[in-house]
Amino acid sequence: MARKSGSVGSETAENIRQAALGLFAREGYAATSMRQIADAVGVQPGALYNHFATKQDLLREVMAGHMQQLIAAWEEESRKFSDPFAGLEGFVRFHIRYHLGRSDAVFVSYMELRNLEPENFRQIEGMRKYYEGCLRKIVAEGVKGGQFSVADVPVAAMALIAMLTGVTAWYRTGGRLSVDEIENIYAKMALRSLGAA
Amino acid sequence: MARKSGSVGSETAENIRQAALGLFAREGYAATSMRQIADAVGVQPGALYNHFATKQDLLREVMAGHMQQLIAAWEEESRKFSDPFAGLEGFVRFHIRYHLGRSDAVFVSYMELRNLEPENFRQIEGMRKYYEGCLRKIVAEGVKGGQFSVADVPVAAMALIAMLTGVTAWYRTGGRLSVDEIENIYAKMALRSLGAA
DNA sequence: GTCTATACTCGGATAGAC
DNA sequence: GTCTATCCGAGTATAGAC
Repeated sequence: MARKSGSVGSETAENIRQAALGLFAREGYAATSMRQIADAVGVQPGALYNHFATKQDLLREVMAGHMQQLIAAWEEESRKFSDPFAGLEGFVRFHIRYHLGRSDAVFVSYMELRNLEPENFRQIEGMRKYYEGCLRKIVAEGVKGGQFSVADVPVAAMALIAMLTGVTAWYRTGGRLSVDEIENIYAKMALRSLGAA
Repeated sequence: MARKSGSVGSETAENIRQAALGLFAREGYAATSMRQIADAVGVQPGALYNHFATKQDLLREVMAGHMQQLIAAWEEESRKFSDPFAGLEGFVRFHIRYHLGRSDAVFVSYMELRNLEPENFRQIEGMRKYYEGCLRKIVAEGVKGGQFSVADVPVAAMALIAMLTGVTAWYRTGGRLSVDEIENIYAKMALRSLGAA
């Protein structure tokens, strides 16, 4: 479940990805050294280059892998919903649940966009926009069908995504609220904000 | 308006702050070098240390200055509003307008929290929480007075702040919508999300 | 207060033995 | 594929002249 179909399966490569993801999330890409990553994996720094040509490639792979999995997971999940009302609630719940389960990848994919070289940025940004478009489509259909009422569909979609993704900034495992309760709160706020509840 | 009251006024110091702010926003703190900052200001790298003891001090000052000004601006603005309904709409409009006018400072203050050394982090995080508390108080009062209905006041406040701050991620000067139109959209969504419209 | 020059450390990446 | 060893550029910060 962890890698895009064409690439080779190497346990060390996957360990490197995991270590890099954790360090990028905690320290930031620019502040993380290849030596730190090697230490975390338990290999010598030079060994990393048997699996990734550059540090930038490592970042790109980590981010692209996350976006691919996110999109694939939503494409799967979205088939459960037919009307915009259920679709929106489904999206909210999916987004929160999925993101809370992978806070490192989410955080890195958001914070490290500016550390991507131009070509890599376009690739990742395209995936991010595609995902955003999934929500925008739901909102647009709801507006067309009269279930929702918003002044501006693209802005509403961006506002909602920002609100939902914000959960990752404060959620802590074992906190006051369960994921399910959090989903409920956000689902209600999201639907209301579109004039649908 | 730019500096805390006790400190000395030096044009070069202010130029350094401005250059650092721009570079931290564009490249990130860790990816920005003192040499770059010096280049941008038009002085030699060593000269920076006549004004700031370390790079970390520069970050702390930039972030603390922004938070201080943000809080002071809201304390001033908030006196205009008496009831929770007007207060919430006022907060939304203020937050968006203020943030869109200082996107660099906002971006840095959000993204570079993890690059603050522990003591500096506590200082800045305290100010951020104080500001968040301003919104939470408005929501709480509205719930108490029956103007709003939310399942969880702290979560609602955090969700709203995330939604509002998200504007900075997509807004571009001269875009399709004016700041005023954007304020209108978000104000309506925010009020609705609390069951108040 | 700024300059030139530099100390010292650490960064990404590579070479070649095993 | 991993190791040891290293190249070389760039990083923060300092010293001392002006």
